[in-house]
Amino acid sequence: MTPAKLASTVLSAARAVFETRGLDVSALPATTAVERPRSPEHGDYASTLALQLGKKAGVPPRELAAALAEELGRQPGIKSVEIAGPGFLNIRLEAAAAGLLARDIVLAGTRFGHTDTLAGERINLEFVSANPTGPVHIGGVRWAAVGDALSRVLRAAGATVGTEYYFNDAGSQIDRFARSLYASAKGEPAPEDGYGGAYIAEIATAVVAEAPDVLKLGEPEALATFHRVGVELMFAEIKQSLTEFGVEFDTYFNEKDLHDRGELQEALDRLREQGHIFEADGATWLRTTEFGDDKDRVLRKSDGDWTYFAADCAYYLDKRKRGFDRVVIMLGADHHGYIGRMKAMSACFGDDPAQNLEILIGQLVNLVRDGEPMRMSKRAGTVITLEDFVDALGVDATRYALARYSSDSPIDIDIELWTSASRENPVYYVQYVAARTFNIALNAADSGVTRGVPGDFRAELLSGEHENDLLKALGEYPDTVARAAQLREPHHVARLLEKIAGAYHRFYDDPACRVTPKGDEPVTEGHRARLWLNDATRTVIANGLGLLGVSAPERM
RNA sequence: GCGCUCGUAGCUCAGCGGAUAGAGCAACGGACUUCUAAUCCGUCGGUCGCAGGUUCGAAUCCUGCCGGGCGCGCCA
Repeated sequence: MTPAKLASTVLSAARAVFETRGLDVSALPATTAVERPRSPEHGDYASTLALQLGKKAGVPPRELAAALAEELGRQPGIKSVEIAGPGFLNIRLEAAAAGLLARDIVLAGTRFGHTDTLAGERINLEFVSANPTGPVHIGGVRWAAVGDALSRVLRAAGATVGTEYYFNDAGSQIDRFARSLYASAKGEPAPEDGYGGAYIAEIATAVVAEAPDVLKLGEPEALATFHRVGVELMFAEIKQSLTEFGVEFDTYFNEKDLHDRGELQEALDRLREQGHIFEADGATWLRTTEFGDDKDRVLRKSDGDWTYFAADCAYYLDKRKRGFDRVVIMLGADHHGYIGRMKAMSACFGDDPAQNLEILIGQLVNLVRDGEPMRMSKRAGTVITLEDFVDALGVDATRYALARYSSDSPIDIDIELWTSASRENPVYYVQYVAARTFNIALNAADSGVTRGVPGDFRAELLSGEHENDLLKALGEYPDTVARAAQLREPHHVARLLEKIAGAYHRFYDDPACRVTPKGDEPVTEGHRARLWLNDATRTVIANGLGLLGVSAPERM
């Protein structure tokens, strides 16, 4: 029995109690959840439903709990229900009901953990979005890991997700980039406001290789070539390093297209229709203060140019027109000042900012070596890049390290720790479970231990303490994925995997939990039942690591 | 000044309004003739920044204060 099934059993029991007693059924929530109590004395699962409903129903919680306990106790698979404290229901399952989870997981395979909690939601997820003026730097790396994991988690929860990378290959940043390339190709030092770093020389050389006559051109033509080819090469490189990192986007969206298609004007017109546009000092403004922003924002400057914010408005509108009802944007902490104007802008379009626009802020990341944050990259000079990260830790450890923390806490990633092969390195701890489960399955096959057909699975044999703990941890997986999706916090998945890993390692170390017989001992039904549990663990660990974009190795 | 955000064990961090707040590290002490010891077990460790409020119940929600980080342009 999964926690989800138990929860719905609790809810229908509550409905039955309400009906028999003639209570108002509308007081019942649409869904409820059971929780895993910390203390084993409180049963396998606990429900607080009676506490929540006592007041609404006008019945003392303990009395309601008693009625619920009686009703629940009659349900199949439930061994006992106790009332504790002010009205907690402490539920114990029959060993067989708990153990069946192992079989359910194995049979569900890669689908285990998928739910329909976000079914019908169309979510646009924008992250990284670095302009092609240099390699992806450290802030983008965090979002590459977290954003990609989130997209997978959202999909597992049943949402339709479009991932998106927004960039701009025009404007002064890119001009500086082009001028830096040009200077480098001519053997001159970088312009004062230009970009430094070894990568500029590399790209400049590559541009010259692709367009050998570029230095013979006049300056405007040469700059145009460096601009065009340089952006192309830089962007190809960004995409490649992201691909190597396991991250690909459904859409790479160029801001230029918004301009070319007249979408800024369209957005402005739309906002004007909504009555939020005004003219002042020769500029065109959006009255964002009407929806809580600090100050009104200029869309079109007095010189006739559009502002960056105007493009933001057009881009938002574009996403909405493409059918996304939730626009999620992941930004670095240095951009959190944008939240107010973005939310207000959404409201100016007539949307509900609480529903249609979510802005997630990620705090800073440091890559730490010998206790000191690394500040300089070998290649980029000024900042640490995605490649630096992967060179230092490898893809798996980088992704895991970034995805296991809440995005709103600043983190230090210690190179020594994340490359160590030990308990203190969470990614090794979890991956080691994958390797152990695989190895055990091999050994089982060698010793003639097989799962057999599902109908022969003896779930009640998985009743030891370590087997129980492992089953319960595995049972939390679907809810955890759903919650991670709901909260946009993939780190919950990583934390559960670590908990499962701990439970598995304890199971493994328990001499009573052997999957293969020792020495000449005969194969028993217990070995076979534990092989189901072993394989169920492997399934969940592999699925969970998959959501984080981390491999589940067969051997370490 | 205004806004956002964080404050939980010595350190790094989990923690869905629920019961006696948890992990890892560090410190100390144990377990390999054993399916991989990259593992496991034990001990030590708390004013959940402070003060109010809401609630049957608050680390969690609200308000104020203190402390850290960040942001506040007709820049991109």
